[in-house]
Amino acid sequence: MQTAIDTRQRIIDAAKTRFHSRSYADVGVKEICDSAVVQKGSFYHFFPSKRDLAIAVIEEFADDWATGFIAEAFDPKLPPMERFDYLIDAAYFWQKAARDIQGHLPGCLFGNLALEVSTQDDILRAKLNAVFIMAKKRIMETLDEAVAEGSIEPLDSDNSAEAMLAYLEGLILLAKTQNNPDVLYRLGKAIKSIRIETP
Amino acid sequence: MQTAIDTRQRIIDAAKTRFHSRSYADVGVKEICDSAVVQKGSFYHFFPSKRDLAIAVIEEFADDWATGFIAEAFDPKLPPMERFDYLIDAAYFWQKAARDIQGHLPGCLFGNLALEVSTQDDILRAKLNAVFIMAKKRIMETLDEAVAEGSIEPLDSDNSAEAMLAYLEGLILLAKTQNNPDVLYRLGKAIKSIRIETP
DNA sequence: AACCGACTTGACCGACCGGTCATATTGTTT
DNA sequence: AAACAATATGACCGGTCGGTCAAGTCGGTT
Repeated sequence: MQTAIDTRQRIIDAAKTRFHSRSYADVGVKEICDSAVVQKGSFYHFFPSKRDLAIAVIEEFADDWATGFIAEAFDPKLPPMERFDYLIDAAYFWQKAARDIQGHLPGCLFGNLALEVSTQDDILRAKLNAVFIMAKKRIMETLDEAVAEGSIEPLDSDNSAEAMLAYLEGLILLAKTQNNPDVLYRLGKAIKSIRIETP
Repeated sequence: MQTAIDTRQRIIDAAKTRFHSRSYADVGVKEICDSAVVQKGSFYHFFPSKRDLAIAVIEEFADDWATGFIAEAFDPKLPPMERFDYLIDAAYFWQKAARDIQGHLPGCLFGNLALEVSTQDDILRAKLNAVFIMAKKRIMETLDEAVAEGSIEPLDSDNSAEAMLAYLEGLILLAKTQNNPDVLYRLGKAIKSIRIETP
């Protein structure tokens, strides 16, 4: 049966966009099934629960992210500190494009889910945290490269990377609250001024 | 009937803690009523809809916030830049205390709600945005004071204040995702290094 | 004492929620 | 061609959702 893997994928795709542009709680299993043209029974053949679908969505989206604009922004051919400009740029255009299509700025799927489910589901929270750790690592490596290259003073790259990630998530949060991607454009550049000094 | 205002207040109180520690969608009207020892009918006597309750909760919590730890942290007797240390401290202890009691770090009610409802309810989003604008103003005034006092170089205080707010919200987001208030402690100090240069 | 408006009661509504299940229908293996 | 597991179907479950409503019960005013 060739459609099997496809069915599972259609469910994930339908859920991915909906979870991202609305919220986990607001999107029901029935709606996902209808949109993916799949029966309820088939849904529960592939996913033991809605929660397990969320896990699959997070995993896939993290992969999209890592191999998508994160990979582009963190292009090793670019000077390390310049990559952060690309990161902000990518976030800006992504959010802007989504808002122009949907009318509402969706924000970061991981940030959205993290604030929605963290207090209620430790496994989902851990999954989300793992995604952030991955992103932090990417930033940290870039910082280390910049230090090695001499373009910035030595710093606590681990904590600095986490702080920069926090800043990015905070910017996206404000942008979503204002429904305006310009926040990223106006404030994005300051990400490079965030430093945690080496202990 | 003296209990009237009290009933309304009990509803708001019950909702406030629940919305904060869980989410808007996850807390039902019935649960709020049960907890406040109020009948459904009474609830809908005071609030036309669950949404209107959310508005009341946001307004009241914003007031708690402004007159509570925000007011304490932004003590005019303190040197301006020192106030940010107090702000971070206050956030840290608040989150830590809540986590120690509830087992889960609740994060910022406004940030939580903003990411949950912004794409679905423009009025709620605007309310939340107004709270952030108020907070930003507070930070901006402090920055202006610091500049006037000569303790920091002149900067774009409006955008810098917004950037600092974004950073704070981002820190709380990561802290919630890790269920660990130490994030604020580790990374909080960098809030003072965030600058947007004057245009 | 009659009345009024603010508040309370609790049963009730249809819609929807996440999830289950027995029963097909497939493609693959033997 | 028989057998088997993977997948699909769609009716069905109890429970909960936000919200409504008619019928009260009060205190205060006239």
